[in-house]
Amino acid sequence: MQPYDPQPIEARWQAWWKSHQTFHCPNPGEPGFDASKPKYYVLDMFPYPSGAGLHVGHPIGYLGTDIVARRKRMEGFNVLHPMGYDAFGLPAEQYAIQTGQHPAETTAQNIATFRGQMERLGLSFDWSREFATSDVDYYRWTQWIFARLYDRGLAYQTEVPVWWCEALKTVLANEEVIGGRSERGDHPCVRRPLKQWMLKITAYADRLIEDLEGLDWPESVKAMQREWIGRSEGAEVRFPIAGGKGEALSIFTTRPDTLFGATFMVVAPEHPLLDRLVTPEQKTKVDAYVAEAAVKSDLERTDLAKDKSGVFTGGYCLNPAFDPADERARLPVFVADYVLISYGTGAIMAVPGQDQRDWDFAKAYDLPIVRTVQPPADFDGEAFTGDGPAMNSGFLDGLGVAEAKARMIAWLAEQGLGEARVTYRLRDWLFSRQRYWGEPFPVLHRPDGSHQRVRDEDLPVALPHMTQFAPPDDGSPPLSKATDWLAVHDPVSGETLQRDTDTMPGWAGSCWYYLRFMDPHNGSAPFSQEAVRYWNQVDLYVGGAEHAVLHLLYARFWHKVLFDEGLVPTKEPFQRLFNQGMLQGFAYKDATGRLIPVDEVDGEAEPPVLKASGEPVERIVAKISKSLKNVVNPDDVCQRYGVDTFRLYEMFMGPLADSKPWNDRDVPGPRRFLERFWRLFVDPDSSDRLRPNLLEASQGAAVGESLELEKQFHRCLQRVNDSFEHFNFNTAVAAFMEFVNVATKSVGALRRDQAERLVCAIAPFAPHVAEELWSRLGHPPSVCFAPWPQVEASYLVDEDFELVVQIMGKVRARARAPQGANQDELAALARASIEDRLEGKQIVKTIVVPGKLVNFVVR
RNA sequence: GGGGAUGUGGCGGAAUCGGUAGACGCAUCGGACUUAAAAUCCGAGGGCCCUUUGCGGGCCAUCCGGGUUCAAGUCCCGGCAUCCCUACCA
Repeated sequence: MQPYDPQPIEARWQAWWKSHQTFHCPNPGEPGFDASKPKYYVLDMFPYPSGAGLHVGHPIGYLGTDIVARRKRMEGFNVLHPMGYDAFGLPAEQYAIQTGQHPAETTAQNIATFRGQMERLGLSFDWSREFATSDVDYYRWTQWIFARLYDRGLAYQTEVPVWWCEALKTVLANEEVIGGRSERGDHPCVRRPLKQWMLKITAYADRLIEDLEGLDWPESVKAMQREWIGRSEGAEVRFPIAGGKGEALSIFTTRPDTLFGATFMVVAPEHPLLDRLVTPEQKTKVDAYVAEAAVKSDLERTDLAKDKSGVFTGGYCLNPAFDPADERARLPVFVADYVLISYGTGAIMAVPGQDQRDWDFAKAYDLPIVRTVQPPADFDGEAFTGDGPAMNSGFLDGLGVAEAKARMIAWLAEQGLGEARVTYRLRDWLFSRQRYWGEPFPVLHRPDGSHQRVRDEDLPVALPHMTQFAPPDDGSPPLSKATDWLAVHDPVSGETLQRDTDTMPGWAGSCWYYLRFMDPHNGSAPFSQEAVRYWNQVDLYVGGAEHAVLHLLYARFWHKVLFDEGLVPTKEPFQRLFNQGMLQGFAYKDATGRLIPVDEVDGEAEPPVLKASGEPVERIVAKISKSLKNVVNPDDVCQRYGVDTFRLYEMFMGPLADSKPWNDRDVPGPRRFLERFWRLFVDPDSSDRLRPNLLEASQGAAVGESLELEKQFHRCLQRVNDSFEHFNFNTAVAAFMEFVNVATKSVGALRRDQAERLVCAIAPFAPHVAEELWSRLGHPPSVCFAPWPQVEASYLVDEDFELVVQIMGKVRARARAPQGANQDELAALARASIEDRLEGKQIVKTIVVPGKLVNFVVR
């Protein structure tokens, strides 16, 4: 008796893979490296090792890449498929503070948990390349790359108003603050000026847009990146300050064509020229407004979107489009917080006729509105932002928007009043954190405030071990308390220098880890040129859509800097990007719309009801979360059903790109499939290791039932191959199921060669059972390097097919038709099959789709 | 407000090009095996209706409404719903 029993099989083969280093992938020059094979680099976005371990949602992408990696190996590629940990950063530190342990300890524990869980899933990573970004042997080179940025002038320190989170005791990047609250933990944040490290990503803005072109990425991600960079073309125009001594207020506009329609101006509350513009009579009001705005920016300044607020400064500027003597040239200047200091020049010309925000402000403060673009006759909106002929615009009148823009820019340049300018929404990257758990900056400060970087040979600057690593209450960085680490004697100058006490943000380590994987143990360089020239770039990068902008933009930026340094051969790091969908769970919702955790509901009842009160509730799809109690641990599923079942189920749920809910009830399906699959090879009632028909070598071409199986197999394999195109492995699993259903009916007809190819085909999906059967078939391990079976097109066509016969597009009959039949033959065949229905009708038209159907159009 | 994605049975989902809607699986129901149950195996199944002893047949069905076409889940136009991203960027 030997029914399918996954646990011993899975344990045995995982141990075998580990002891034989099956998935170890040597680099060029190392023993075992085969230069004749092409390379393939398939990478997962590495995880942040949280304390909770993996739930069933995490590995779905890893399973997808594992299947790709395993198939590529069978197809004869050298496959680079590594895994590591994004271990530095705020959450690790928060977790450590909460648990009262040092982050180095908690990180090590969490990594051990993750590693164990991933190994149990049979993922074919080359574990010899594993590292964490918090390893000193790794972040040494992160610091080294920072030094390259420093040398190129791409890293600089400046005093900037930054988001400060009191609860987290740290500065946060703009993108980590949402509506005035921290993305992590949802704590309130305030703006504070602080000296910060910045990386000049804006210098690469155009290249970051342009090089998206050649990438095989989802269009949505490309669009998000373009929008995030937010390139906009326009003009900078100088408006002389009325009564000033040649000073001018510079503004940026994308609509220079509307210059004649400017009726007032607005500066941001933080604008440097504000003091110059304010008149004594208005000073009190303006000061009050500026103070209010400073506080308001801490709260949701954006939530006040509808009601524009502002105060007249008392000052005026002159619209350069008009003669200074012209009444229309005199524009009052307001201060208002809908203008942002950090974008453009922090000041605008307001053109209410063509800008809704300006319209709103003009209405609120009773300012004049002049249309300079003729709206269509049926236009009933307020500001008109569309195209149309210019009006009230002097030399521009009658021109379309594009032409008018060009003329105005030319005129401004000629008059020395302004010029074409491009601005970006993208800001430089705020790169320092006042926290402990991150890469120290390799920078030394002199008493005079100047700084120099640590020489390459003095790297790494190791993070000192501290027992008091929580941020001090005074807001200073934890490293400033590491007194015996701080001071450095410089043997060259004889000076005593101070180490930089900030650390890099969590994003730093993930900017180049994919390169380190190419050569992870290199002690003399971040990676060797030989390794990077061989592995070149990541061929397939899989991860969640939540990294569509930040991580991918930052990594592309660093990669381009390394490209400019001549250190990497490609402009872009990731050739193909794929976002897996989110795995969701079930939860319940009561009549008021409140979400109910699964453990409070009797889900078997129809409809489901609250256990406590019997109140009916509705089952909904929701996020997997601790609070909804719908977290499922993959270890439990593997324990109960086996790893191969878990893998097949996750792939069978739906296309990898889609979000879909985990459903415990569906898991037995794939398990039953594997049992049927097993019985195809092993008779559970016998003690034989294999069915007798599989022991004999196959003789000659398949005939009869075996031929039918052969055809069926090629059809199955075709679908399996196709599924790799869009990662809809659910269809591959379905194809295997169909084949096994058919093969089960003629078990004795399955030939040995067919069985062998079947095992190979399923190996990437269910590697343990495949390895076991491959071995029972008498092959030495491992099936991981057995050849991927080939589809032969000749087996995909039958001699005849089912011809669908339609009348007026409705199916009325079906008939068997020979494959090679021509149109006339098919039409005749179809007509014969529905003779009675055509009686008394006149055939107006006959449409024949060879191999498919015939449609009669009748009257 | 802007951008993107999605919408097919009780559920997860199939359906390269416009060409048999609902593959495969779950759950359900029926049958076989069993002292019994589980497991397993076999079978049924979108809705409404007509007819018949059974066979059979018709109509309606892919979020809603239009359109193109011999033919629409698929293409076009207009809505609705859900989810994600983004939010005064001048």
